[in-house]
Amino acid sequence: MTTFLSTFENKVDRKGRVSVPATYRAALASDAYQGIIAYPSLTDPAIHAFGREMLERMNQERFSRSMEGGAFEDMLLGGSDGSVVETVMALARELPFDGEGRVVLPASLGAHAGITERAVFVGRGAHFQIWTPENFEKRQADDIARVKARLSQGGGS
Amino acid sequence: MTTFLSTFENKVDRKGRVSVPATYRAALASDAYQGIIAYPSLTDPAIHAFGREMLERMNQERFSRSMEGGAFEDMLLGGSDGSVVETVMALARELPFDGEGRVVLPASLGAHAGITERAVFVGRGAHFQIWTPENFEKRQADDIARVKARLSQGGGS
DNA sequence: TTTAATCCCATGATATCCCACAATTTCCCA
DNA sequence: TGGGAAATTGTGGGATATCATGGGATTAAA
Repeated sequence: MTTFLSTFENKVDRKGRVSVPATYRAALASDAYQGIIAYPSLTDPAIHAFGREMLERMNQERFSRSMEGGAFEDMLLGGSDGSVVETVMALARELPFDGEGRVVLPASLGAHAGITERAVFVGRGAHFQIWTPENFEKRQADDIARVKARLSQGGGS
Repeated sequence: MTTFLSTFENKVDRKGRVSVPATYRAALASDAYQGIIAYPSLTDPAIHAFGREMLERMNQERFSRSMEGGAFEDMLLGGSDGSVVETVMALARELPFDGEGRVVLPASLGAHAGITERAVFVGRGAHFQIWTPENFEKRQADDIARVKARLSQGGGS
């Protein structure tokens, strides 16, 4: 399974291009589609991303579930189940690698995350995120503080 | 499996033609029939669409299910069973691509969705939809609000 | 013969490809 | 262990191809 690890900060050039960290690209090397799927986080000023294989799997899963139940009528009627998958499908963007392993950040995604000059790639295991350096710094400080607080209270996990 | 992703806004010209997004066309490239199947949504002011292969598959699925149940008499006698599939079959239109990857929106479909100048193509995974910019904007805001509400209640997925 | 639909070619904007280069990092051999 | 060579990675910009769009020509239909 593809795993995204560690954080990297890269520059966004005048054309809106950013290098995807080489280790992330290596993780996606076996993927048929050379690029990433990205969509605005619904909870944070950040971009969520993963490989197309992951996306395909979600779609496949959801689709075959409908067919098995004979409930492909849901699909014909469409969208009325308020499914998260369908909402994300609409929001998601396909960002193919160029020859150098870069992607162009669409303006809408960049705006949502507040990204202009620099982008921070944050590995989260099965997926990764893209933040501005400032927002991520704050966010990470919060995360660490929260974990510490929980530890001192003796709450495990 | 063919997956329709992301949203694109294109112009409807004076002849009623619209470019189908290139990535959608790419997803349908392996399809024998070069074009799309479209029908008015039964629940929204929008057009639903997918490749002919999908239609074929649903029909196949539904057909064999009928045969298993021994209910093929209905088909022989020609009576409608009032299913969504049969209704959609009647409503559906075949829209072939022209040399440039466009389709002509039939007046009836355009009217149902309220489309005049601009059309928004919305990827929903196994199928896609066509909206007016205004209607889709509202709809997407609702979708996002609903997902956010579910997230804050702790209902995952 | 008139109308409508399809095909065909032109064009501007945009995105993609391709090459160049500098800074690390890794490798190799002493 | 050290230093130099080679490859990798991130970055930049010009050239090229793709895409969406428009309109005329050609065919089919009424």
